[in-house]
Amino acid sequence: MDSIKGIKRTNYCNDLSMKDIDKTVTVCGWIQRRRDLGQLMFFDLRDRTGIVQLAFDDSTDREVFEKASTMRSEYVIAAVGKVRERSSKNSEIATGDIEIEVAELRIFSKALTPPFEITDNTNAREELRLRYRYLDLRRPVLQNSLLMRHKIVKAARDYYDSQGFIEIETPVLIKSTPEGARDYLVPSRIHEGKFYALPQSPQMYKQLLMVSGFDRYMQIARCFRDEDLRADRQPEFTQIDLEMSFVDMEDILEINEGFIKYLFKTVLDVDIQTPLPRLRYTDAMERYGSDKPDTRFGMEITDITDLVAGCGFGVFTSAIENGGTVRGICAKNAASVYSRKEIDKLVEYAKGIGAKGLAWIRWVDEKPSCSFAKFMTEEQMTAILEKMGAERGDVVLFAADRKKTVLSVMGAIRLEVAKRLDIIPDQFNFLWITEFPFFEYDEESGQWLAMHHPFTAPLDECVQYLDTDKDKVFAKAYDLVLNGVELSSGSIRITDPELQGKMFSSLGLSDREAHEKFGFLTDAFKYGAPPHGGMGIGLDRLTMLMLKQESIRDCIAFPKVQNASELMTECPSAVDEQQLNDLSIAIVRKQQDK
RNA sequence: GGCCCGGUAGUUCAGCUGGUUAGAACGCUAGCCUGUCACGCUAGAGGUCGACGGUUCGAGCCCGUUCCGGGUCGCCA
Repeated sequence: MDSIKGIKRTNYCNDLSMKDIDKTVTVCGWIQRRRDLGQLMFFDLRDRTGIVQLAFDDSTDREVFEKASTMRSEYVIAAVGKVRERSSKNSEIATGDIEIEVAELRIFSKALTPPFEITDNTNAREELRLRYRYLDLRRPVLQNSLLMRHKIVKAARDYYDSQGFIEIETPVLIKSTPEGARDYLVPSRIHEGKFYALPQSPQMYKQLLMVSGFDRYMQIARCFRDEDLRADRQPEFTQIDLEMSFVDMEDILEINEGFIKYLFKTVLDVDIQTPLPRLRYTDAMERYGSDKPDTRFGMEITDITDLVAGCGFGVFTSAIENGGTVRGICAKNAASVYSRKEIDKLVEYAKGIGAKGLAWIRWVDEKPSCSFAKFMTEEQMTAILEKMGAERGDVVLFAADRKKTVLSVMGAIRLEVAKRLDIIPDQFNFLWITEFPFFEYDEESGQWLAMHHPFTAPLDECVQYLDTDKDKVFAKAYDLVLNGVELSSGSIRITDPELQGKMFSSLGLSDREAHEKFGFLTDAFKYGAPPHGGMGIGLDRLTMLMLKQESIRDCIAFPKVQNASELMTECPSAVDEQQLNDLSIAIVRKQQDK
């Protein structure tokens, strides 16, 4: 293999153009493709910027020509030669007007035939691509994803710096406070039987930084949650994490709207109108059946409980008698897509997400066909259609159950139908969700549980209800939603030790337990804590949405798959006996091997 | 943990009602080719049909178990 001695790259491939004609240049990269015409050979050379054509013909030194003829896909080379105009140009690529007449060739590395073709339109399945992620990452689309991610991170640092934020690193080995998501645990060698946890977020540390007076903090923070994966959920993920002192909710929303505006302008040259729209949690649930509604389309949920209260349809009336509700959505012009058979599929889908079923009206002929028609008078049917805003050609879908179930089912059906009908426009719809409930009633345990972490402050006017009417307490918490994806979550924090104590006890934590778990934080607040709050923006999801990708795996260099393993390195993996001994750890199998 | 989808050549897939020697395209190898750019033409190599077990005269196809990957529900304060 050749040495790099005496070779210095003068240009990236994509830099070259007609202005470089007759210049002698040196380019380095990977062989994308060879086109061998016998006494005339062309090679596409690829680097991270793009492709340039190398040409070898009868003017080429014989030795160089012979060497070139050995080159195959993905060989790593350097070529020195003169830029010349192509006799037949290729408008498909940026450098299609020129080529390099190669005078000197270095082959740094041969390459096995890759298991899949390194191109954007490769159809290799993801499993294979992840196993050879280093090859997958050679593809321009992924190179671009990571470049974009870099630009987003840079924009974040630039923007928040311009607003007086200081980037401060917080520890990755921290105390486990098992609230919310499962912690990743790291055994301590020095302290036998004790464990660190990996942070689910830098929450407590950034609050402590406020106590320390840093006033405005930000960090590109790696976070860890030991929960099951989804297309938009990885066990380790990155947040643009920030916290501010001497602010209330409005200040935080405003400064982050500024970031969104700056970010989209800088990176995508897209203008985002601010202030961003807002919706209270309760309204989001009522209208969209979701706390992260996709507002790029309508199809909002309509309540028809009062219209069907006295009807003869048992599904509706029994739900209503049990304190439930009947709500529906109207899918405009959906009848052609949603045949009876397709509606049946939708009903099955609804059952899979907790509904007992769906009632429906499909209006094709003059008279709509309806799954519960025989229980309805003509007047009732007319009233329902009118309330739903239904017209001929539409499909109307209803669920009847407890309110919580109905809303979540209709919310999911709304999304499913919109995707199927392909009515979601390609745009960026931001939305703040505010006034989250402070508590959530858990039917199983019969207890009120905190909907947020216990440092989230209640709205000032709700404090009076903390002990008496838990359902009347709302939080100074806010989520930023983009196109139906939760991008960010934040809150104003509690700084009053008395209120904090109340919070812990209202969550069923004794003073002693609270002190054991969070004493370092509550102690800190006793030494003078500024009012503060903050949020964390999911960088992976943000990148995914800005790139219009389907999965965050496409904008993470080395992602994990659904079972939380990494296919390339095959981690997690067993460790040897000595390592376990050092940590005083024994593996106890949950199930005996058969 | 539940449910749904997938696994056949290096890759992406086809493979009928269970029936002869499992096919195609791309890729790969070799030969020919001086303007290609998804070069072309010719020839060739390449298979544990994810694995194990069962049904059957006979299994890529049917049944069971299991492994791997994806989606989703639970979960994710």
